Amino acid sequence: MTCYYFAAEKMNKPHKDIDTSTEEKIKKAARIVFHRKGFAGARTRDIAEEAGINLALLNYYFRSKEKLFDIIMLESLKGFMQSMTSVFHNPDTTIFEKVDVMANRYIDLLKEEPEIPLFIMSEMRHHPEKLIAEMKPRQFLMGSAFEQQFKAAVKTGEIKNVKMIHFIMNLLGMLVFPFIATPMLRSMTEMNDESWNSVLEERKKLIPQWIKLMFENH
Amino acid sequence: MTCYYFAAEKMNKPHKDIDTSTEEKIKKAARIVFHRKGFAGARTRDIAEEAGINLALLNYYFRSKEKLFDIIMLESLKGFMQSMTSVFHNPDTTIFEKVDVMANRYIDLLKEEPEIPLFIMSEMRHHPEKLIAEMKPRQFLMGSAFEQQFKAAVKTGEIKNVKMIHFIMNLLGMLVFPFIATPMLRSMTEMNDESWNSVLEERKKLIPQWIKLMFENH
DNA sequence: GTCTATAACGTGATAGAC
DNA sequence: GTCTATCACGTTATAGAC
Repeated sequence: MTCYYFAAEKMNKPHKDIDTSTEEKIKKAARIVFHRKGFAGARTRDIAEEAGINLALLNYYFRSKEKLFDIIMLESLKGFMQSMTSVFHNPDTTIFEKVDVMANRYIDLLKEEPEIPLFIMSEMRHHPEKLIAEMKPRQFLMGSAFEQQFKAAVKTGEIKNVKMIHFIMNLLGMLVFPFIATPMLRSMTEMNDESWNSVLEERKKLIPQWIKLMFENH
Repeated sequence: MTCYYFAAEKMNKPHKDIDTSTEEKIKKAARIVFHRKGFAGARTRDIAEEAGINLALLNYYFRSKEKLFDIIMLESLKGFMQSMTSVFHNPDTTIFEKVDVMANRYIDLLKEEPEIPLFIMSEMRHHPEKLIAEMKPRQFLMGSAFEQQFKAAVKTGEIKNVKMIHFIMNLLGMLVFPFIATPMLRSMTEMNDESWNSVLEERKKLIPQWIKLMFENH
């Protein structure tokens, strides 16, 4: 525990080794393998190999496969829910501006890590008790700026009188489904990487337009 | 191989034991366990227990876990794709009638077996080589009545000039996503069984309306 | 901290009695 | 056809040298 360590922490600028430290290498490898194969399908040997280290080191740093998994899952969940929550709780944007931000931010996020939604949905199905508590989904909507705006807009007739959950289902469904059904959808139309990418880019603009058409009163 | 057996077959009315035969009991149990836990997470012991039989019998009837899985997966895939394919290849319905049939048929189907979509998507991610060939997704759209109708309708301006894949993504996304994200969605709004069910029923009518709003030119 | 070797355990599959 | 008992193997986890 040297002076340098503290200095780095205070400056909020961890010493450069942090990106290449063994611990970080293992976490990075674990993310890849767990996302691809799920908890049950992943082997600690795969993770060790992916990280370029020995199997024993994995247990040295994280004690068990499950503990390592919990860490990866928590981070993935945070990445997936966090931006969503912050958008929905922002009182300074309108409903449709929120949709616009969501579409752009999420499609970019999921282009980086396309396996995240299916990973989360799968694992949530397989161990619900563990994850439902973790992600606190109630806080996501209940009492949010979005909820208030939605109720108000229904009252004024600005948007149609439909349950809020339909709005969420449609928005998330259109946003996330392509990343869940990728192999099916891509092979249905034999898209190469380029056209798949351009379809995703188009959806950034189209989804907000579609949501307006579905829910706005005119 | 008795006379009765043939008689039953000819009458297309298999003798009553077929529902309760050991083989069928195992398949039924395997469906439940594989759908819930996936291939990697399911244990043959779980399946045997669920079926109320001994582990050895499972191998006696199906030789291996993988062979049993292949049978279950093929049937699930067939159930999931078959109705979709038949709707999309029917030349006697309009585009929007197809959507209507899809919404009603699929929501009913998935209310019966809600785990199917996530099961298929998960396993397709984990062993793509095996499943892509099986489901022949190209035949689903390419050369279908739907494809021809869609192209024609874009030409006449009846529907907007958008790529067909967006239509499919939105329809399937809105239809299937609620069954993929069930635990998240339900806990977000604390829905009980009754209100969850009524939301699904509402969507049978709403999804066709939304699709029209999104894609029809007016 | 990192490795090799090995223990401890869980799981798929089979042998063999009935 | 169905069972109990057991094998064979793969995987997680640990001991112990360096």
